Amino acid sequence: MPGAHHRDAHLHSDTSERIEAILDLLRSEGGRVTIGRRAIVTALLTANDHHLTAEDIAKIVQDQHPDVHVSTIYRTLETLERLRVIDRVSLGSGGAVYHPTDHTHHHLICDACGAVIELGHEALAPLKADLEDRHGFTLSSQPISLNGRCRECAAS
Amino acid sequence: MPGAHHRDAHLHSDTSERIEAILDLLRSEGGRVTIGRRAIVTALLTANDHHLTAEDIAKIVQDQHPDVHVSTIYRTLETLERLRVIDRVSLGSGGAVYHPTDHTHHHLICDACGAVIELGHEALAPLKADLEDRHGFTLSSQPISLNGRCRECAAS
DNA sequence: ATAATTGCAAAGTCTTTGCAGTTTG
DNA sequence: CAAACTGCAAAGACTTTGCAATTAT
Repeated sequence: MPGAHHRDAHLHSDTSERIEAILDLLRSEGGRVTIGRRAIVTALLTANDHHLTAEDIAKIVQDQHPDVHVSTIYRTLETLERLRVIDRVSLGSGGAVYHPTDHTHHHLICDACGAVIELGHEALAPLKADLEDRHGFTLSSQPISLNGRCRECAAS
Repeated sequence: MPGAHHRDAHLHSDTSERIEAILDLLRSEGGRVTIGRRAIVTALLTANDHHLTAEDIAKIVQDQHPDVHVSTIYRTLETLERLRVIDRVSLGSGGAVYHPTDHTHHHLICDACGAVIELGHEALAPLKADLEDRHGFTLSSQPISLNGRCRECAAS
């Protein structure tokens, strides 16, 4: 394997940095960085399609590292999800899709008490994907506010 | 609790009517109404919990009709989904949940050309279920408008 | 009558897990 | 070196399907 430390020349340095940051996070948790894990993280951060199934990831990774087993993909995805590096979104049917977490926030607003619940971007990701698939409609990336009732107010 | 042992006696006439309407719809499509199907539809419309898994439904149905096989549950759910009587929502992990469709409409608004796309309630059903599960937040049943770009404007 | 539906069992997807060997830090 | 990770194969959860028998209209 060619110099594992040098950053791949074709990646934007921003992306390379994100990848390295994730791998460092992994190490800081007592984890190890293997060829497979590096390839999986790279696949997640460099794919143009931002909703990859485990199988998609396996194909990308195995293209260069045929030995990486699908069980390793699942185990690594599980770890990355626990570290909040990626989100797992289970679509209607077939397998779940995975994508890097981003930090856009939306809000849930209680009509009764005015409480505001912060919502990560990933909460709307399935909706966004669905609207694109079904209507060719691209949801604005601006924060969205949704009204309704919080747990307490819904109960009363 | 007014006290008969007969389930049907407890149903509000409104619910009974909805059940019969669904069964009629089934018949009008050339379908047959069997004991199992009636029990499944009844379970879906009378459960207090509004997100039942196939297994939940099986338990309820089999309580009174032990012969109804789980494959029948799945096949009937598939049929009801096709008839847009119920929505299937696949949650993060574990099995999907099913619940009756309602007919609220939402809108997608193009920020560029002002086009309005009508959206059935079911488009937001997975989001709604997700918000309830994760945040105990009940989305208002009022129409929701979401902004973004339509297919044509997104392209340019 | 006859086409739809069912129960059953077997197969199909997608994902998880036990284990012995390998690799990372 | 010790702990973490891996490939493999087998198991698990959930869902679908082929088929002969049954049932609704």
